[in-house]
Amino acid sequence: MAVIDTVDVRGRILDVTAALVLEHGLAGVAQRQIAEQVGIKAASLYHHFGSKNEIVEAVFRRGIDVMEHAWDEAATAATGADPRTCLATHIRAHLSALFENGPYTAAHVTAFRTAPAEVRSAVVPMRDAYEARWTHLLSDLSLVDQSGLHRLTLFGAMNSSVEWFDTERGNLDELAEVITTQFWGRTL
Amino acid sequence: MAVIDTVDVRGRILDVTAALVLEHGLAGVAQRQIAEQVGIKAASLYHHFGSKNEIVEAVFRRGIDVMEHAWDEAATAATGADPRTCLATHIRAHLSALFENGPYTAAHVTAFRTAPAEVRSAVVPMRDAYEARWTHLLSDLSLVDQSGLHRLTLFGAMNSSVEWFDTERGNLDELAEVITTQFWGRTL
DNA sequence: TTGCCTACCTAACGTTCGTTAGGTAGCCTC
DNA sequence: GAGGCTACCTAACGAACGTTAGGTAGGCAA
Repeated sequence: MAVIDTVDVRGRILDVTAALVLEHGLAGVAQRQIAEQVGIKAASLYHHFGSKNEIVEAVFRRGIDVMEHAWDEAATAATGADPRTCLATHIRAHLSALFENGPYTAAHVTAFRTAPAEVRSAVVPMRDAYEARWTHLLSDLSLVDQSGLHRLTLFGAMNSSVEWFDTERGNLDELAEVITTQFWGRTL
Repeated sequence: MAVIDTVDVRGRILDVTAALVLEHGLAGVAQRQIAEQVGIKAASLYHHFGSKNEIVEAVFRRGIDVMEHAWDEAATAATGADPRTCLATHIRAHLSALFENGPYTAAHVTAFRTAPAEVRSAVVPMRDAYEARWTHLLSDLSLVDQSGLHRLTLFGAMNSSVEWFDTERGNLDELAEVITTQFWGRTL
């Protein structure tokens, strides 16, 4: 076997798993299916991960990582900008995490709800940290939202796009503008 | 066995399936699990449905039925109302379908995406009909939306509430008002 | 009383699941 | 060149999966 081919098999396992989970749901993906697409046998997965749940947890963690990196870039880009531009930049960044950096974030937001309790509780702190960033931002922008309802519906509007948005045809900038306009409208 | 106990077993199968699918996802629910909660054996499910897919399809159909009934009631209640009230009434009705008439609609909107292709294509016409109602309403309210993006993000904001909204603690009227305000704001 | 129908049952089918045990080929170090 | 490590493999485990075959108890009609 070529050595070049085997570099970062661990990463390819995560890639394949994220894509399959996004399409078929968590329980709808078998390890033999993952292994086949990676090009190894199912038992070999245990050389890289201890269990199926470990693979799923790694996918979720990476999905949140992608969101946080997108956030950091947006925060840098939006320093000194007016509030609306700042909001629009972060909304665009979240959409970028969902569609422009692999299927990790999309897999996370769609499959987290149905994951085993142990997997969920393992990644909850990371999720909470990302949520806290948004809460803090909305507070800074004077979009006070003590109930959290506004933030949650904003998340819903953004995340639900994974169900219908087509990267080939759609325009993420346009989508970000639509969501920003809706949210900015009269949330005070 | 008591005769009273066996009335509408078919309905109980759908009830139980919808609730389990909502929690664990489509592939995460086994027929033996459904049967146990209904109080029969797994093989007896085949007296009422021809396959697991048939059960799932029936759950989806009922979920869409619930949405359409909620829509009809809203349409009656909102006749002659001003545009904003009309929109608010229909948004509240959609939330009612999600939370106040069993887990059918919630199971449908969360699990449809990961369903087998045959199940999906069987219920697509019903879904399309419901979507068309919304498109028509938004057009009537002069909330023109030729790209459909506004309608889709509105659906996202409403449907995503199944992930976090707690019927015991939350207030659906308040949630409907928040979503209405966001959408009504500046969508023109 | 007999015979059919409904609504279940037990038992089992073959397949697939996550997972484990144990083996091996190639590379690196000493 | 011996030993060990890495990264895979084959083979198989018990459990669970969707599904089928065939049986049975109770109600209803003739």
